[in-house]
Amino acid sequence: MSRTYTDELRRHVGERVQLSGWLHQQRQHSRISFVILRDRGGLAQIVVEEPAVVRTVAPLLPETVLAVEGVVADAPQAPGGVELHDPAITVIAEPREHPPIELRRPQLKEQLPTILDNAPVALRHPRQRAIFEVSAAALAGYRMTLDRLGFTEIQTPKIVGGATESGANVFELDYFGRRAFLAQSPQLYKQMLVGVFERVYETGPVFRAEPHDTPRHLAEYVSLDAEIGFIEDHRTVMGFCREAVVGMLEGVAGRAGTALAQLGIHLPMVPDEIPVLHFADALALIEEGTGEAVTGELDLAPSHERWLGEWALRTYGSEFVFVEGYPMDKRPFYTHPEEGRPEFSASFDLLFRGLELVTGGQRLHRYEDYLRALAERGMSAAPLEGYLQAFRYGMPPHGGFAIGLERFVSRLTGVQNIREATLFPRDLKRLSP
RNA sequence: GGGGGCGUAGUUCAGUUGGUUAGAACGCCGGCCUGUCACGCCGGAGGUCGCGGGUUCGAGUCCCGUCGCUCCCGCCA
Repeated sequence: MSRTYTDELRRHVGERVQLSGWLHQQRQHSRISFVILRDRGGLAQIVVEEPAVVRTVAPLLPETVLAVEGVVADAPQAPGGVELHDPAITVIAEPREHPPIELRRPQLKEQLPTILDNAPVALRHPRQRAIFEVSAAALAGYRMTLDRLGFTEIQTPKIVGGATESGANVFELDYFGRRAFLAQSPQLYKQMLVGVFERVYETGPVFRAEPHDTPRHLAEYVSLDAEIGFIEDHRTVMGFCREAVVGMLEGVAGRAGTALAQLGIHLPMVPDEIPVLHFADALALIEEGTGEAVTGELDLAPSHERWLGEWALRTYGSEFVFVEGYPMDKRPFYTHPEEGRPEFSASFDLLFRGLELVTGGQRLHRYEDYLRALAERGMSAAPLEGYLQAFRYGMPPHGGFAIGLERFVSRLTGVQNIREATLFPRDLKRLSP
């Protein structure tokens, strides 16, 4: 008999089927027991009345792996309206001991450190799993959208010979006796590959040795990168960025409906025109709105990003807001200045519900501009020779962006800490599991 | 890296101005219960109060150190 999944039972009422999964919970009475089985489709109730079967099931520990054959019955009083009757139960694998997490609860009561310490088991909880089904669906939506827009998916090295951008905040490692680093971004490679494919994207891990201990930082996270050639300016890039975010939300809506219901969350609308605010205007607005003196700041503080998020929702009904034109100071060397106002950059951030979700912008594309930018920053061109070769041999105006996947999922699912949207988070302290 | 808060049973927490054998809920073990759905009822086991030092007749409680967790800030996606 072929396997049926718990979410398909509705279509098999009256038939004899075989389910396989984990013993999620059992509620025992003297002459009737309810066994809840969990598989990748969800949960199903199995009614056990035969004394011999009751005796088999009673001593089983939670998370015992079972195969159950039984008849699907319409049962209004059962959770989900269907249940399995007259079951024959086979034990496939027995756990050694009770799991350290109470998976049968509608919501885990355990604190985050306990959940993370016991991740292989804790992730089995339907709500925990749902978060990562949302994540997978968002990633699929991202790929689907950029594929449709003519992008080529690339895979660039995560072990690199030079500290790519700032030089700080990189993990150093021993590469056959030579110094090497974990890539903090595919930035330089994706730009080089614009010279090959025009439009490229990459989904993969990036590594940041930043000693941040906050609910929105990880030492390793998934960066959804894209880079586009033959653009007008950074506004072209913002258009693609919007498309990508819309695609991610469509992916979630289309592929993670059950997970959304499980989590009880609503998807945000992306306006046709996401509100855009220039950095200088944003500061003025913040100063006017909060009374804080922020003129001359080079970046937005987290509290100011939250304020801008509320402002955009209030003013435009949008949960997204672009901030463009961040000051050139402190921006990386490849940043393109704003046309006519060189103290500002042709760059942008996308804030989603008050959190920085995306950074992007137009890059320099002329070889001479790179030499000048590096010289102005006192950086040597030699370690960047491979990168600069792309520009020596002709590159179109281009730009791109990077979306933090875990941040997107955190904001979407409403979890408080980004670690809750990461299967096995890597932070200042945590290296396992 | 700077600042605040918290470490008590397997888990989540309570514990009065320092005072006798440190409590609850869930989980666990034993028993009862024909429909549960956070099932219910009865009984039981389970704690070097993070660790080290100090003050005191007496410390879970006060002080110092240390380790861990957590939030805010810096910074970032």
